[in-house]
Amino acid sequence: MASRAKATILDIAREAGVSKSTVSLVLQGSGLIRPETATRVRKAIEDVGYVYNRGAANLRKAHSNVIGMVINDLTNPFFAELAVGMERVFQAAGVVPFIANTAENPVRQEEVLKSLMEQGVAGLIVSPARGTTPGAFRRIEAAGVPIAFTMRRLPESRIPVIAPDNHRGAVLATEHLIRRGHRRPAFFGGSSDLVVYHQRLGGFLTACETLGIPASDRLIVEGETSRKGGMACLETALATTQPPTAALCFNDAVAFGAMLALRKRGLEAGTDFAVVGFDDVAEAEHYSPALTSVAVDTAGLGERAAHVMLKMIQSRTTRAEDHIGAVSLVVRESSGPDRNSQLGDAA
Amino acid sequence: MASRAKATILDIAREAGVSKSTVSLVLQGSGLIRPETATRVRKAIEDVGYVYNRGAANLRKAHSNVIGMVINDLTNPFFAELAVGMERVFQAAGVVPFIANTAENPVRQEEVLKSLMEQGVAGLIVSPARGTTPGAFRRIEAAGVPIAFTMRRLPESRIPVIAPDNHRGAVLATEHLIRRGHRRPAFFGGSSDLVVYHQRLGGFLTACETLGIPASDRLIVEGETSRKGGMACLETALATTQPPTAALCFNDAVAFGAMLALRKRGLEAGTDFAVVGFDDVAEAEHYSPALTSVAVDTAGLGERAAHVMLKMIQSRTTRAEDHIGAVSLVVRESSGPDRNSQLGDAA
DNA sequence: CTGAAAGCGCTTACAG
DNA sequence: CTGAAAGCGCTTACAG
Repeated sequence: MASRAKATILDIAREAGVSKSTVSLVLQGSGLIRPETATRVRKAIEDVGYVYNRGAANLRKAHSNVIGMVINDLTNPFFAELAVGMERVFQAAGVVPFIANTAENPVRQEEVLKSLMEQGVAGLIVSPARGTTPGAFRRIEAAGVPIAFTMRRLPESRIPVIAPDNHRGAVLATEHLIRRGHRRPAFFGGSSDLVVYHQRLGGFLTACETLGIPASDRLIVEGETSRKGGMACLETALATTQPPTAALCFNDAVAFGAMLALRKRGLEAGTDFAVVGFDDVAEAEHYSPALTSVAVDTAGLGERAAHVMLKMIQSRTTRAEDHIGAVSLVVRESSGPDRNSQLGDAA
Repeated sequence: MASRAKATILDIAREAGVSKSTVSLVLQGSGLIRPETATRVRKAIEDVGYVYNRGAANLRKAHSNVIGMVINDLTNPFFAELAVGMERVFQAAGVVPFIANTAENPVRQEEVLKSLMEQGVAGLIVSPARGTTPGAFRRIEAAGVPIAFTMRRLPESRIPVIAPDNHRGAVLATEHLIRRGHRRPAFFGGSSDLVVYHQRLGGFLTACETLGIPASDRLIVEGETSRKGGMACLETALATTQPPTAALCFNDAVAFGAMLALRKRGLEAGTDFAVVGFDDVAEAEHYSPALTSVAVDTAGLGERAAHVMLKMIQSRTTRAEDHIGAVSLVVRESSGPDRNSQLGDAA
């Protein structure tokens, strides 16, 4: 039991009095083996303290059951929720995904991807780090390993992506703000090196157009996609000559930052300045004031991404259709009406 | 380049006009190979689109460079921060850790551990799921694979633990509350199946003894270690005939829950009821009111755990000393004085 | 239903 | 400094 030398199927075969082929068949759950034999083999497996060597098996089989999940920022609860959704379906399918964090660093991402490939992954689900070069996945694609992007996409890539309807979400949120009387809306956070940024900002602009907010009355403040970034955006916005009265934020982290900066100035989100987030992380509901946010069905997106990957692997293809998930606006306290406006919510 | 059949070292050897031994040596960065030869080989590696097969290598080498990190709850930002600390040192050491989430489920943990073992990990860092049985790691220990626990420990286990000084942290926090005039302190959240619970509760009780709070004036409310648990604890506490005026919470999540429940009743943490958390997650500082909490140097603990593991692997041992990390109390707004008391903070 | 044999892609002594 | 050969622990046809 406590033997240091690892037991192999040969040890099991000896113990059970069969050939190693038989052991292998039992290990794979083949129906070819007589039940009594299988039972005997299984007992031997226990007795010798056997640990299956997947590396050796993959060497021969040339297909593995490990899937890599490459996440750009694991400390953002949003991605943790996403990962949990994926894990749920992988678990049901009998594969254990390995999660790797790139911390938004393309170099780190390169290493992580390399390591996962060396480990012989059957597929890769990745939310690419900011600043990922278009060619970063060329080698993996060439090797025929299926990849799916989640949440983020790369420009000019043919890799399938599973993401929420960012444009629509931003439209919903912006219309909500405008209908509540905010005629000087702002867009906080994010930057143009992210495709998602263009989608969300695009929705913001579309809604402004539709509801007649002239370009001169819109404020766009780029910034980090974090609390810190949100704080900076708010400061910048309030320092303008004609400050906005409301902001759609790139994501919830930015929104939390903006709310924090408001409070530091003695202002309150919802009454003094309207704030809307994006993603609707679990925390949004519990914040004070509770954050109005665009819900993207995070876990559902994760599950979908996992299913797409499973299907790609099974059908031995590297192509799949994009999936754009439905979004909805969850109105809470942080997006009150403009106090100087006559309008209520005319939705 | 886009060839589907995977290139092997034999293909490289052919391309470069050397033997496969030479290729292998180049791959391992051996100094034995003439620089010109190495360069030629490296070019061939690029040309054939080679992906190193770590499984095959491990088969022969019998030691791998993959380390598994098994986390009980990845959606808790505390564990995400911990994981990031570990990753930092592993990255520097050239090993890519794979993270697996058990979602506080011992069965899931079993699967994850099995899969990691099959993958041939060199070592395992784990924060065990609640309800893990004492024998859960027996097989892994028998196989000679080093394990280190982080944050949590199992009763009667000889596996080294890297954790903060829970007792001391609870003493500090409780003394702080009592010195601020709270003579009826409570302990919120957690339950006795967690060793950590006993440590933190023990610190609470020690401080109560020391500062003369009789047992009849202390309230202990067990509960889930989540926001939800914290909300329930507060409700329970306020429903007693002589409610406490302050609470040390098992962790920050419980504290956030308690603060939330206070607000729902129109009360404010810090002025109406003092709340202290444990862990000092990044969010604590940004909460409103900002949460007083026991800082455990999360990232530092993660780094330490990684170093311990690296050393165990290197010295081929499964034993190491426990590491108990220093803690400190970060006083913020949530732990104001008892409004009915005459005392200020006499620290 | 079970066994003997070949081979997956690497590394490691051992020669030279 | 480089090559030929054995072997790591499995799976997979192929016989029987």
